[in-house]
Order: sequence, then C-alpha cells, then structure tokens
Amino acid sequence: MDDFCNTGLVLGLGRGISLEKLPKPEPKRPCFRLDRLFPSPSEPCLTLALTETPSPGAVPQKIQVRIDVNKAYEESGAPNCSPTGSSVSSFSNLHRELFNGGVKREREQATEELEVEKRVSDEEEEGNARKKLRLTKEQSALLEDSFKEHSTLNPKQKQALAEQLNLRPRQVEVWFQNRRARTKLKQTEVDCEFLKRCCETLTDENRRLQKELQELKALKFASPVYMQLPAATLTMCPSCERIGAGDASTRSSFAKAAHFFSGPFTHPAAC
DNA sequence: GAGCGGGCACATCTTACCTCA
DNA sequence: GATGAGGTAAGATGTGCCCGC
Repeated sequence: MDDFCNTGLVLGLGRGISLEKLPKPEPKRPCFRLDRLFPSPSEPCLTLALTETPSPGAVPQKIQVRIDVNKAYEESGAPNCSPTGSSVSSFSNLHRELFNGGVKREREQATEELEVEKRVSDEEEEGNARKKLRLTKEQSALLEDSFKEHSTLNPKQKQALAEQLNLRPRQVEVWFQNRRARTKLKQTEVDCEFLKRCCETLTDENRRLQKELQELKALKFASPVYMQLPAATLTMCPSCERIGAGDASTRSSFAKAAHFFSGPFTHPAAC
C-alpha cells in the first residue's frame, strides 16, 4: 500500500473526468500585471545572461542561431526580452486573461494599445526568425544523466550544469521542471494501466467467486454439505467471517484473494 | 505575524518535427 | 517528390503555492 501511495496516484479522478467540464477556477490575481510582460527599462533583462562567446567549433549551429536572435533582440530594444518570441505568447495570454474575466473598457483600451505595440514590435522583429532552442544529443544526454542522479537541482548544480552545457541556468531549470512533470505524467499512465489490469483481474475473480457461490448454494440445498465435511476443510473469510466450503477450488480462491489483500488493495470490502 | 524572494508544480502556449494521405 | 493537415515532443511562459529568511 505504501508503495502505491508513494506514486501520488489518484485513481479515476485524473483519468475519468474531462477537465474541460470542470469549472475553471477564478484567477486569484485578476489584476493583470503589465510589468511582468514588459519589464520597465530599469528592470534587468534575463536574456542578457546568455553566453555569447562560446568556444569556436564547440557550439552547434542551432545555438549560434539562438544567440544571433538574442543579440537581435537586445540590439532592437524590443519591449520583451524573451529570446523565443514570447512577446507573442505573452500577448495572447494577456488577451485571454483580459477577456476571460469580464471585460472592462479600460482593459480593452489597454489591449488595443498593446496590440499596436505588438504590431510595431512584430515589424521590428521581421527578418529575425524566432527559433526555438533544440538541445543537441550531447546536451540532452548530459541533462538526462544529471536527472537520473537527482531530479532537482540546487542553485550551484544548476549553474554548473548550465555552464557545462552553454545554456542559461533558467533553461536548465525549465528543462528539469518539464522533465519532472513529464516523468510524473508517464508514471501516472503506467500506474493507470496497472490498476486497469488489477481491476479486470478482480472483476474476473469476482465473477468466478459468484459462480462458485451459486454452485455451493445449489449444493447446500441438495445436501447439507457443512455437515458432511470434516471441520478442518472449512475455511472462514477473515473479513466477513463467512464460512466457505473447503474444496480445492475454494481454497485457491482464497489464496488468490489473499494475493490482493497483501497487495495494494487491502480493503475488506473486496471480499 | 507580515512581507519578500526563490523554487516548484501545474496548466498552457508555441515551435519543431514527424507521419500520412 | 511536394505539400498540407494532424499529431506529438519538447522548450518556454505565467501563475499560484509553499517555505525559509
């Protein structure tokens, strides 16, 4: 049971319920923070931390491209410092956020203004293809190895790994976050499959036991079987305290049931 | 106890890439 | 072979919560 609980799995809840049907929780911070999307010039830009002078030949072409894009961002003075074109992403989020929670005219105006800003920004970006970083095999392998050792990183480890990979610490952090989330998802799927199989097995077992019970009842009416059997062959279910006939098939049924009692399913109701 | 910052989980968006008709 | 649609993987972002200071 402990092993099972450690997975954090909640059977049925996550699988059977369509999330779309669940009421969307009210955003706890309805007031949208523009400063998060478009940091003021006085705020430090995170992308400035990117290494721009990697050792020649050691850096794959894709990374070179990314660096160029970043440089372009920095040089263009675009309002959003994200290297991956998150001005678009942030804008779409903003748009959703503003319109989802009851539209106020002021917000609409703000949106329109931002839309203009975005268009200008897009025009500025034209020619600078927004490239998404793809990790090289070597980088992925190193990250995987590191993840196998410890699924979370302390700041020192993060920094060291980032330097080793020629990535920003934030990118390493994000990779680990995504990796944890996707590992968990995968594990949940595996657990779900396992539980499905258990459920099928138990259903079969239950069906068979019902059948046996019917047969025993029929036997009982035909002849008082309890009176004929030696006491040693009678067995009693420890949970419901019912006496069962001690023939071989019944004993095996209890043995099989015991398998599940000792496993994750220990609820007496299973009897 | 309140405030703040950092880290994390989680939901979601976005882009790259693959498959297939 | 070229191409577009659809699906999937994975990098990135936004937000809320928790915890330590």
